[in-house]
Amino acid sequence: MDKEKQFVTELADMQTEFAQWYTDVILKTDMVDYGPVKGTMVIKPYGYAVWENIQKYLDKEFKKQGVQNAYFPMLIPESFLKKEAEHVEGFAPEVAVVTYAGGEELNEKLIVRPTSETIICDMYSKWIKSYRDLPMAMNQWCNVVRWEKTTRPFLRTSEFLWQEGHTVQATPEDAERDTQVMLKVYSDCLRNLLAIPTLTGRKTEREKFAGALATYGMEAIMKDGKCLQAGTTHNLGQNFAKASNIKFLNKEGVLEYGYSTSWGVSTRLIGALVMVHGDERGLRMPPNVAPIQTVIIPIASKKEGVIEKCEEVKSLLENQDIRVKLDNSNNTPGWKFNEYEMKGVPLRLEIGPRDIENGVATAVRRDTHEKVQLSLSNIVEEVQNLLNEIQANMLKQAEENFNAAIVKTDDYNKMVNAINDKKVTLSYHCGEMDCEDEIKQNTTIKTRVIHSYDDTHKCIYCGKPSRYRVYFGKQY
RNA sequence: CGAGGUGUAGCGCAGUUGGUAGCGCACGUGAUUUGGGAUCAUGGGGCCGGGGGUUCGAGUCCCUUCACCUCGACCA
Repeated sequence: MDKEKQFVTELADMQTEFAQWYTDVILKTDMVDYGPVKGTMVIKPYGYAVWENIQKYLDKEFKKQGVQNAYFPMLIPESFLKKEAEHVEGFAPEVAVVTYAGGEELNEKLIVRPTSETIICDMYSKWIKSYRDLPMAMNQWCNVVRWEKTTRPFLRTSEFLWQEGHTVQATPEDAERDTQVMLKVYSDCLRNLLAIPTLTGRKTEREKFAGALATYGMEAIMKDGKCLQAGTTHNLGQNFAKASNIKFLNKEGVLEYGYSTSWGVSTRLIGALVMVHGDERGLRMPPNVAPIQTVIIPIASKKEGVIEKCEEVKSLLENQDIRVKLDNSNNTPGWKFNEYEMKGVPLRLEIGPRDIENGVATAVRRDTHEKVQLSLSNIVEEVQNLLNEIQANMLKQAEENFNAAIVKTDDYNKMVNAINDKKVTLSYHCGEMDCEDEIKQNTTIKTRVIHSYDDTHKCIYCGKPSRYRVYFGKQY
């Protein structure tokens, strides 16, 4: 009783310091633990189940785009990284290197992949001979290592899980199309599966991937107004093809370099999920991605018929592929209510002697805390309807927060104030790197995503003709 | 790398002028319980971050070292 209040206040206090709340809630909900090496995390079954649902969704979408799964080695010769000048410069500071193995110093050091462009392009160069081999499109699910100075579980860890897709096309147009199609796949995934709206667009020059022609990104806006880069797609042009010697004979019989792309999303999506939907009671999982969509809690489980009824409802729901858990542990009902609310389970069914007598189950929604009676005779359909409603409602709530966080302004002082107030601004910008850097110094902005192309206005900072409308914001 | 902080049970912490190592939660066992984090009984668990010094005696005082945290910086 008092304890519950204490816990809820505890979480609410933490929410004032949002980042701290985040770390605390994902540890309490048993998603992760810290690894023994600083900056690493252990993803526990509950957290991993979320990742598996994301994988399942994306694999299906990738197949629709003709992308096949494959696997490439984790260790890459150091020389590979150096083939592309910008690439090595961008990644060198955060790369982990193996210098000693098999009992002796290595002749050539090996890097632990921070990303796999170099090794995949090297293999592609052996496999691609003619335009008939194109497009070549593969994806791998793997881990990468980037030695970061400050880390936070899921959001930025020294090692993380992701998928990275790599395509080679015969024309620049096809490569550009791949880049944009995959961005759409990602933003649809966030909207449909995770109920998260995103800012999508091309990143500014300063923000683009080391070695890319253009980088597109999507940014989710967290509850506290700061942005989180949730995925990127890169049009690499011929840069990596030239560095790795990917050449093909075109239809006219002329040897030509290929046009490559790469794109990825990581376990950071789970972080976004927590920070977009979480509330003072803990996580809130949209039903489509929730590892447990419905939890059944028996009341007075030793009374006759209670457990039997719970088991019956469980198997009815399972038969319709609803992810359901029946918690028949010795903990008290109150303990279970709090436990599964904190874990974000979207729907809870309480079944006790009173319910059975009335032919109902008591259902409580995680998104609204609304309590309704569902008829046991029609339980499957009623649960399905409720889950759909919860999914839709969570997207609606997230969109409202999203829209409220964006401020359109053409006044520089207003923009600085808004960003310091943790809003995202939409403003005209000239696109010059120097100008971008100066704005960054004044506001500690990190996010810069181009919303659209527009040369009819003036740059918000330097007053020169604008080229873009750009989103500016703070970032995790 | 700059500034600040913390190291005592699995977790969170207390430990007064230096004098037997403590509390809450969690965990084990037994019983009674079950509609919002149950109650009682009982039990296990410690290199007080490491090293050195002062002292009859150090969790406590001094020196040193290591680790971690927060805020900066850095983070295509």
